[in-house]
Amino acid sequence: MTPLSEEQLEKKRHDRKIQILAAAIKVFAENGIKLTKISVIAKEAGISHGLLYHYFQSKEEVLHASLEWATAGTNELFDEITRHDFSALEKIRHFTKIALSEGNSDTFRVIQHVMRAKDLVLEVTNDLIEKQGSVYIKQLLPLFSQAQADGEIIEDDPQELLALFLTVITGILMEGDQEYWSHNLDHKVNLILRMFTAR
Amino acid sequence: MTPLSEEQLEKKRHDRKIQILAAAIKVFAENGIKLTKISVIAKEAGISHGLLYHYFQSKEEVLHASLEWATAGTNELFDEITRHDFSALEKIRHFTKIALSEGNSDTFRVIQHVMRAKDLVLEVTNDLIEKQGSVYIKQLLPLFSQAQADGEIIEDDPQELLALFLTVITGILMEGDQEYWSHNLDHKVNLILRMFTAR
Amino acid sequence: MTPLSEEQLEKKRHDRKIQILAAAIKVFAENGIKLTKISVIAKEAGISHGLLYHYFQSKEEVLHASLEWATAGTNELFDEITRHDFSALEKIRHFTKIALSEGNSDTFRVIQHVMRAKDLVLEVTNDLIEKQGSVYIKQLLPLFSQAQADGEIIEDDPQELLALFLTVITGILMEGDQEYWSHNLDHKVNLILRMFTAR
Amino acid sequence: MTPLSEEQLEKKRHDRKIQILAAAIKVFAENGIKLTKISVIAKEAGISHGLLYHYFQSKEEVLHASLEWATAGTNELFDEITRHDFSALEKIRHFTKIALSEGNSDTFRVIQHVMRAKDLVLEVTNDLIEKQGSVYIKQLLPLFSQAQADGEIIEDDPQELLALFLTVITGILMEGDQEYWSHNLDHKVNLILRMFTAR
DNA sequence: AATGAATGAGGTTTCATTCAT
DNA sequence: GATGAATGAAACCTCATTCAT
Repeated sequence: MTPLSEEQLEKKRHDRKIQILAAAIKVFAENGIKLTKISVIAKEAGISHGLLYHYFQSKEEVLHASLEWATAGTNELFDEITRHDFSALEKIRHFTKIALSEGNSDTFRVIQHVMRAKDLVLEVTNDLIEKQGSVYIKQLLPLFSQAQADGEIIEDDPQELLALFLTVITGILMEGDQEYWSHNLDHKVNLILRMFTAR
Repeated sequence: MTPLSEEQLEKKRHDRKIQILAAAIKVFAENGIKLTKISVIAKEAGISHGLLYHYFQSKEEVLHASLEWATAGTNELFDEITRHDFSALEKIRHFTKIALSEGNSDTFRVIQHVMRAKDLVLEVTNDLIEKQGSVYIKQLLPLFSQAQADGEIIEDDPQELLALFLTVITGILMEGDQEYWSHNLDHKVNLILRMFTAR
Repeated sequence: MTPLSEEQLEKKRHDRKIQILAAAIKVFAENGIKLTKISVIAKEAGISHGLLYHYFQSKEEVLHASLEWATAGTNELFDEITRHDFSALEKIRHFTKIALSEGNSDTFRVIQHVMRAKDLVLEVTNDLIEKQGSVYIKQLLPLFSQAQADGEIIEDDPQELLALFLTVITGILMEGDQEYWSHNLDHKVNLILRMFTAR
Repeated sequence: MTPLSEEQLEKKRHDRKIQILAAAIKVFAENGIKLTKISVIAKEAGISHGLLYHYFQSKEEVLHASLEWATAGTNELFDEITRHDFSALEKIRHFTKIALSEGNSDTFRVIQHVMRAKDLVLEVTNDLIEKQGSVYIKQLLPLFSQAQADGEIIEDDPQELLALFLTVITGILMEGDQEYWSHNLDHKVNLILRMFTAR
């Protein structure tokens, strides 16, 4: 039989890689970086650990690639948000809902894990995380300032407000009970935003 | 030298244990349960790892005992709070400040670590954590209800409000930048409480 | 395209095998048996490792076949030498030069590698090596004896002399700096032969 | 019971280290660097592999330390040789005998293995080897020059003669049949030296 | 009580070999 | 024939735990 065409092979490789990266983000989010066993990622992806090493050189590379892949997805989020014709506060609310809704939490959690174990992680991965963190700030800070100008959130150092906001979001995501949070989400988001919203 | 009396010996043994447990809580909080090495706890306590096994049977026992010891400390916190002649909201505010102020975070963090890795931990330790969690709820829920009755926090399912509150507190403590939080603490606590306070 | 005839197919198959065996000898010589990866042999031969297994059953078979092929080549060397109308010492000198000149060393080196790791190698391969060793002895020993009879090399147990000679040759070949040895080869050969030559 | 005194402990540690280093040199010499399993060194030393890692950080460190230890021994050899009131040729002969006699070969062989796999080895280890190589040259080259001046070895570039000499010695040592060589050693050494000796 | 030597189970990574295409 | 995806045994190294001193 003839071997697969170059194109078919490339697609298969690509699919497999995505499959591994998705499994990796999930498992890394659950167990942290160091405690995640390559064998568990492989099992989650439904392959042998040997095959995983066919696609990636090391655990560190799996981590880096999975974060690259996952953050790319996150960034689309902002594109979507800014496309809408919402007020600044509405955009913050929208971001909060999406961040807290099921399925989007793994990436945040892995980032959090990396930040707590910077020395166990490649330099490039730390850079990636830092860059990603600044994406959040760069995108959200103007929204906070604008919402203040609109009189929708309280007068205070917007950087401080944003820092508190991100800490709270991150804390909730780290907590892990996503099912609980996806329940009655609108209401919970409103409560969180009450931290900043003008009365 | 005269040998120590039975009583003195017992006291010395007890002090040693406390010394180890304090070291353990600190190191467990920093690194998580599984990633904490017995040797690091021993070093933090200023003893050899061999001696640690003289006082405790296993890492799991160290974890359990350190949590028992630390949560006992936490419980005194409530005694202190309820002694004051504060309003319910003031008591919540007081609790929040103490929880977030430097030095008190380790216990929360270890509890959080345990909850995220329940299967790596003894049944009794999980029970202890659960009981401790219910202590918070048992102590704080009446305060939330009372504050509602006082019209100081919003009308809403108090259980939900408490859950959100605890998640946010926990999230902040897990974030780890305690120095940042001890700065301008009153203001930050006010912002957090705005989630619930009536306007 | 017309399909290849049976005979052409056979030839093509044979050529492929030779191509693999030549690559194998080269790579085995360079890295030793165990450290040589099948994938590297395949790459050297310009094929995929999968195809290599189409022609040979296992790494051990590749080793065996490559040695069979290479030693057959070596044996032609003796035919050539004995055809010349040289004195015994001249024949020994000729053999030495050819053995040390670039390109002929790989076989010696692989043999040497096998002899140092007899237990990692098939019985039949060990037999092959042993037989090949005895070829050298069978061919060279008469030359040494004759050269003694001619008074060209010293009186001594010719077996001992031969053993020393082969050890020295092998040692030089294992050393690996073939470029150095191909330089001013005649002179170096003379020095080596001085071990035995009568004054 | 009281723990061992500092001094006793230090001695025990030192003895164990030597025991491991001796085992390591032997096993490295036999199997090469990469193929030597840490578990085999440990077994040869009569300990568990875990304990080996109690004394050394890594396989690379074992290799380095064992070479340091073994070459220190080799260097004493030259001290001993130069103390004698021998002629230059006699000193060369003495060196040759000692190098070829049983027990001294392992170090040479490990060095040889390292030189053939420079990229698998720490920079410092390569430096150590290089330095050791230059020790041989620095010590032996004057002896060759002197022996020429004495008319005991032939006129030729002494560097070339030394290179040939070292290659031959190394080759013999790599060959591995030390038992054979220790037999009738004087005679064999004489044959080897005939490569250079004036007639 | 006190130390640190000693053990071995378990996690990461490599590579010979098989198999689907 | 031809490719490279897929598997799993085996090797290095870490660390909880035990034990001799």
